[in-house]
Amino acid sequence: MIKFYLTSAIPYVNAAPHIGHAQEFVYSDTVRRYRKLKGEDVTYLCGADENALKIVQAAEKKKQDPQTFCNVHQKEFLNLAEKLNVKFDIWQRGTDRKHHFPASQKLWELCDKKGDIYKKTYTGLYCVGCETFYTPDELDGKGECFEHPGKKLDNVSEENYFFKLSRYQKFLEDLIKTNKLKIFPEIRRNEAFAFINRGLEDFSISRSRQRAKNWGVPVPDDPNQIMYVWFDALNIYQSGIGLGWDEKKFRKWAPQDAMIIGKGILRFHAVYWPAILQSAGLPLPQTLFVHGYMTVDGQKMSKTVGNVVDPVEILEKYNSDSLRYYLLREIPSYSDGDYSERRFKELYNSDLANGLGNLVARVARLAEKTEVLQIHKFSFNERAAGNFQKNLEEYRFNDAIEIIWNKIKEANQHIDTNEPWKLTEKGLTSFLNVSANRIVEIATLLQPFLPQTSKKILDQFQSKEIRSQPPLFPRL
RNA sequence: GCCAGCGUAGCUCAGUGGUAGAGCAGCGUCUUCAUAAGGCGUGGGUCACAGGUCCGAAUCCUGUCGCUGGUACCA
Repeated sequence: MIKFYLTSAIPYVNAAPHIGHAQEFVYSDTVRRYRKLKGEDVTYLCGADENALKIVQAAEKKKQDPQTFCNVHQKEFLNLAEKLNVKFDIWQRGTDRKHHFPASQKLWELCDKKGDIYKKTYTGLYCVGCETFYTPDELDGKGECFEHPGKKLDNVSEENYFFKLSRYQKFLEDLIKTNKLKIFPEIRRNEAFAFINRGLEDFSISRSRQRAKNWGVPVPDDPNQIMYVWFDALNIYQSGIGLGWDEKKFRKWAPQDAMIIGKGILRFHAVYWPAILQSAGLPLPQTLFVHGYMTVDGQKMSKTVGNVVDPVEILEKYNSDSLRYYLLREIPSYSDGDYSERRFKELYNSDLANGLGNLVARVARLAEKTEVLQIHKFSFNERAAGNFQKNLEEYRFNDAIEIIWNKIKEANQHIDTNEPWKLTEKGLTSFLNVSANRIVEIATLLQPFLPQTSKKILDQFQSKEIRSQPPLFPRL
């Protein structure tokens, strides 16, 4: 049995989930379901990024200790996933001392043994108020940070550990040029390649324990240093499947067959991560899908504008499949997309209520009037044509779904051409043996995208007697 | 600043040299099995702007304007 190990970016738990998280969860869940339908042994891992300094700062503001803060906020993501009907096989947290800490220390030691970790003095502009280093372009015209105007930044030097990324220049060039790591869409591949070609510098992978506020994964054999959050956060992809605590499990699932991320973190996944793994002598990820960002009513989401869309609110009003449909169909998976309630309703009515829902209702009603029909049990693989699967494997969800909706259109045409309401019972039965099976085929193909709806239709049409049911998607 | 991409019907987008396309929204019409749903038909675009190459440009070249992304320690 072919194994398939899928990961999506681990959300940073210092803010509530927004519609972009919903998008990534739904994409990942669709891939997970698709692979399962193909008969592969699939594990989908997501988790919580909890070791950043900003977590400590956010917790301080709420007068909570960081661990409590994380415990509370990571749940919001689990809650969203559940409401979206998205299933994580593994949920790996960054604060998990039993598995994640030893796994990250093991990764560190492997890179260290290879000679890729060394100590160097890092000098930067440090804002005492923010407790963060800034680069000059992150500051305002006066060279001050935006949070604390009028306060000069300190020039602070600190000894940190660095990772010898420069050593992997050639390796990374080849990795991407030869498509050993396949990146979708191509524009992201080009970006990663351009970044590498400009020349790679070593990057810092630790902070002083004091500056990290004693929060994060300790560096092995150096009580004064804590791992920089990126080093351990990426490693959640491995700590969750057993690195350092269950070698058998790790060998079964590694490497990542697919990583799903947003465009903002391309560099970490296409450059830093493969280099770290290569250094550690661990297996390398196979494909990387990079989706875009979502705007709301044409505007960037931002807390200050106050237009952040809470997907849970949508899910309280509409069922999960209708939001899944919007995200999968309306948003072009290779570029940015927009969410608007007006468009949501438009798409819901035209495609789900009038399209799929109505088709199912009209055929079900006709079927009530006939003898037993011969309904097939299609296997997904058998019905999924080449283009359909290709679209899915290249993460063009919107194109894949379009193929299904063309079938819905054809099914409607077929009904209107044959005018089954004029047929005798015998004629009707033979008509429905075609028409009802078309619906079963459509529902079969729909499984990765709209699992609940697909199941409802299959249950309805594969039961002994087909009966009319309440509308799948009542018109809005 | 530099690099890359984009700008096509009200909306979302396809089309990369040979008479402008799809879906949705609109309009008309047919039909009644169906969620006032469905089928068929139809209106709608100086293809950002200006210049150039070519028998012929949405498509190639140059320039202008607008938007987006990247430009390393930003989850």
